Amino acid sequence: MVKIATWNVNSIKARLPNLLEWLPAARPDIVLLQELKCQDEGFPGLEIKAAGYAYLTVGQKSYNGVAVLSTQPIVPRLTRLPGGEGDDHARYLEVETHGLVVSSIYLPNGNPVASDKFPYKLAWLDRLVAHARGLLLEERPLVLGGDYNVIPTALDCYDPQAWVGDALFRPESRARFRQLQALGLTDAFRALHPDRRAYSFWDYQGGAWQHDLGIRIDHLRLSPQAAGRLAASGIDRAPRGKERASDHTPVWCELRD
DNA sequence: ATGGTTGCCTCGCAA
Repeated sequence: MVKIATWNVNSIKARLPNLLEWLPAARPDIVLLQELKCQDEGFPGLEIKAAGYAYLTVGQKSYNGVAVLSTQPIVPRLTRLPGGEGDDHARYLEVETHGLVVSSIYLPNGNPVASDKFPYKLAWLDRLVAHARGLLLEERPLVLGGDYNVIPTALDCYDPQAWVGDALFRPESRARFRQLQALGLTDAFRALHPDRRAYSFWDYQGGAWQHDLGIRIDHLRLSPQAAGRLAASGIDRAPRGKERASDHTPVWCELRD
């Protein structure tokens, strides 16, 4: 069995104690991290290695930044999502490890909708759909995981009315997200829990965590070759309740050997 | 109710 988790840590430096506490408790084989908020040289590699993980990072000063941790060696494939001329954001890392093709994705937030950030998000989603189409042709077990910054349906949101008009819930964002499903990429959480209301993000503001006012925006999408091996999936709420927590919590799945 | 909170490493921006 191989356990894969994705976690937007909202600064790897601020979250290192939480991460080092969570790794031996959750025992994931592969971890996809987002929002490192540091350059590669600032990544706490010694501590991660001491915890038993190889790692690859795509860092950026102050913003964005993604990484893959693995208990087995990691072979890099891509450090940028193809198709974005001049897009220098650190939002995509594609590797091979544990016999899987795995990507750590930090999709643009897209707010405010009236700014150029929203078309950037939609273009990024279009690029992801196009790239996924090519990846699926490899007919290999594949996991596209990360912070998609998309609320797929009303079930994934404490109050859909509160999110109408937001870039995370706009029809344009959700339509593009659904194209991944249509291509044959399975949502690892929703596939096994079709009716469950569960969230992966709670805003720092307004006591959102205390009132469970969350949204599900962190997703693991599986190719047919990976989905056929899906044994379990879930969302680990415990890290969100810790001191100095990220506003996101880990989402995970297990694939049979 | 344009508030509220967190992180970065500049005195605002992104989320």
